[in-house]
Parts: sequence; C-alpha cells; structure tokens
Amino acid sequence: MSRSNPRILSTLERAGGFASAQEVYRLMQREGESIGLTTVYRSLQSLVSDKIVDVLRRDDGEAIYRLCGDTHHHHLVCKGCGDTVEIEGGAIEKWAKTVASEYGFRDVGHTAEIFGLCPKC
Amino acid sequence: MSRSNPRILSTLERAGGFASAQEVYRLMQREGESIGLTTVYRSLQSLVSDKIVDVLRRDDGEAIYRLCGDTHHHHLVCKGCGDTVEIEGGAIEKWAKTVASEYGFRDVGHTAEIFGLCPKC
DNA sequence: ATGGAAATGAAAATCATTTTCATTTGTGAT
DNA sequence: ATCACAAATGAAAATGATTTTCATTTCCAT
Repeated sequence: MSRSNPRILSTLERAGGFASAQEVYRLMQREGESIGLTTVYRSLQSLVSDKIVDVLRRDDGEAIYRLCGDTHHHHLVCKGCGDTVEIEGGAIEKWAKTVASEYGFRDVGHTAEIFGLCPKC
Repeated sequence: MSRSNPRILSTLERAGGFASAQEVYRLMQREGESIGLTTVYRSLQSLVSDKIVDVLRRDDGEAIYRLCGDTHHHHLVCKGCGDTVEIEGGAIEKWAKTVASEYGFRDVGHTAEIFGLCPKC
C-alpha cells in the first residue's frame, strides 16, 4: 500500500520541508516533472499515514505538509505568519493517558496544538 | 459595520458555544428560522472581527466558531462508534499558557482531543 | 413619504480536496 | 519473451466549504 512516491517526498524537502499539496504540484510542474495533482494528494496522504510527514492547517484552511522527525511532538503555530515551533508535550501525554483510562478507553492517541501571535506579529 | 446578527450569536450559544457555519445554518433551519447561508457566514465573520467569537479549524479543514471567554472543554472521542465524552482540560490549559509565554506568543488558544476505543468497542 | 446606506439571500463562482474510472506500468509466473 | 493481474497514475467530474455578485429589501434620517 506504499504509495509514498519518492519524487513527491524529495520535492517537499526541496520546498523547505513545508508546503501545501497545490504548491508541491506547482513546483513539480515548474521543474518539468510529469505528475498529476491526484497523485500528489495521494502520495502526501501516504506519507502522512506512514508518519513521514505531518499535516497542519493554514488559517485559510489549506492543508500544509511538513517533514517531521520521528519523535512525537506538538506545534505552536503563529496565527499571523504561520511560523510553527515544535514543542514537547510532556504534560499532555500524561493527561491523555490519565483521562482515557478514567473512561476505560484503550488504544489511545491525541492531538494538541497551541496557536497565537508570535513576537514578530 | 456591525453585521453581528444577534440571532446567529444566540444560535451559536445554544449549540454549546461551538459550531461550524454550516451547523449554525442547519440548526437555524431546523428551528424554523428564516436565514440565508450567506448571512450566517457574514455574521460569523463579523463576530470574529469584533472578537466576540474565536475561529479554529477542524481536522478536515472546516472552520469552527467558538464563543470567546467560553469555558471550553475538550473531547474524548471513540474511534469505533464515534461517541464523545466532554472532559476538562485542566492540565492542558496550564501547559498551553506556559509553553506559549516561553516563546513569547500572545493571544493564545489551543485545541486538544483524545481518541481511542471505548469500552464497548 | 423619500432617498440613500446597510443588510439580506439566492445563485453563481472559487478553490482545495476527493472520487471515479479508464489507462498504463510493474511484477511474478509460465 | 509472454501472459495475467495487481498496483499506480492522472484526467475529468464530483464534492463541499466558503466567497462573491448583484438585485432586492429593510432601516433610518430627513
């Protein structure tokens, strides 16, 4: 099921490790690569489910894909310029585990994101 | 310029202080209110720029509007049946505040959700 | 009442994303 | 090499949220 096309991964890297599907597509077109938009979307989805890239949202709702290390982290995102900082979620991990077991949930995961205005904005 | 329609604000309140534009619209329709989708969007935008409501994004990219100053809660969602439990996020609130100020972020909000399999599933 | 500004909403436009489906490509068996 | 079949591809259509357009209606101040 590995549809994680290496050409797309490498384009995402070249884009600074951070771009939307549309941007990856346009970039590949500009570089003369023959690729379909559908394939770009599908590959990015695979990369996400393979945990090779992360997906966030811009303020306008467009999904942006980002290369990530394998350590589970959270994001601090600026509402103004979109800058993101990877942060540790120590407290969160414990909280999620505690609350979940309180209600008898198994196989537990979580998401958490902080957003605000960064010093520059 | 105050297009902040009070009917829409009160519907958002009735929705638990947390809903998408489409949901607010459907809710009003179901309650027999005569309203246009366009007006719902415009009013929510006004409420946002008047800082009466906050806007976040769901994972699927849909914008969700939340009353500011609302004591918000988080969700524990079952991946199997979709049941959700509202939970308090005490630890999260502190974590978000701490991390944000560490990086000099202002005007800070956050999202957090826990998911897993409930006892029945 | 009258004129103009603001509000409204139906319908069309936009834009990211997903789905459909026919075609191409890769692979393994013969 | 050839055949068969699964996986990958991509063009075009569908979807769904959101925005824009524009004609109409509502509100007020005069």
